[in-house]
Amino acid sequence: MKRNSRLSLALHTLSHMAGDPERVRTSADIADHAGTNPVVVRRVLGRLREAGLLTSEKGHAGGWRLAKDPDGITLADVYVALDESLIASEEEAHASECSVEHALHRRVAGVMRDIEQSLIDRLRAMTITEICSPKDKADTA
Amino acid sequence: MKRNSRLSLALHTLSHMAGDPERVRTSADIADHAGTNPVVVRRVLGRLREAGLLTSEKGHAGGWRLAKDPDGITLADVYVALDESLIASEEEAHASECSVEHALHRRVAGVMRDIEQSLIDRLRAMTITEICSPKDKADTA
DNA sequence: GGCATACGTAACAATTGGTGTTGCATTCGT
DNA sequence: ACGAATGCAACACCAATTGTTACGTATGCC
Repeated sequence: MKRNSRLSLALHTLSHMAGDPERVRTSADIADHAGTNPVVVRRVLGRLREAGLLTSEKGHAGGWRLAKDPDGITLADVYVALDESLIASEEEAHASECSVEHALHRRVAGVMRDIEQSLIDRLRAMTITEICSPKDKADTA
Repeated sequence: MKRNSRLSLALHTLSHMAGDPERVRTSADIADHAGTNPVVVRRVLGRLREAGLLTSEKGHAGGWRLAKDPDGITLADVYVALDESLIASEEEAHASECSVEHALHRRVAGVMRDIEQSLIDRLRAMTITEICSPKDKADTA
């Protein structure tokens, strides 16, 4: 697969879980549904657990479950939980000759931060539940 | 450097050019300002030329110049010219067992496409000129 | 015409990030 | 005690990006 499969996997799993919030699912089950590996699932879902979106239990009847009402989980929560980033924070020294260059560099970085913040704001307007039952979007779009 | 330096380099160069649109700049000059390599500059700027944002001329007094008024170049133009993509179009077969899984997969893919479209719409609202002289944004943000 | 300049492009090494996989420790329930 | 599940580390593999060198080609100046 390519990059961004983490976000895809997370969204897929969460919206799948939203369909039956009581059910506990194992990494193996989820991996089977998503066509990947249990370890990969635990890696991705572990970040969502750190962010308080999921809970996991070890042991015999263990597995994964939603930690919150799926209506209360926005795509922004998932995005930031996975540490996704457009701008990749390339804040090296650069140390150009003139300060004009340096100011322009900071300007570009600031613009990219603004753009990413707009993206997060946009993601915050959509919940996991809306993935399962879209409001007005065409589902084949 | 890391990923996404293409977009950063393109924005940096374009906004720098917008400050003096008549001047012709060589790849070596641009690379020197951006702290990278002339070949890398030509690679990135070549895509912008294919998109009609820049012109390049070979030979003795050759170099790069803006092909359009910087007011007419939006960040969306740059983004699509560079083939940047959030979703990475992971449209493999997947061939899951049940059709419910398949429908959910398409749903997630549709959502990610919507998100990316929203991002492009947001990028379309900002021009190269606005990088140099931001309207109401804090320049140190 | 000859020559320096600058783009265009191919080829390659090095680095990075992501994914898949194996293995093992740990924890929980029966 | 045993099986089942997560947690985590280590590793190989693959793809994308970047940096670099080299060469071809076009352009303008002498």
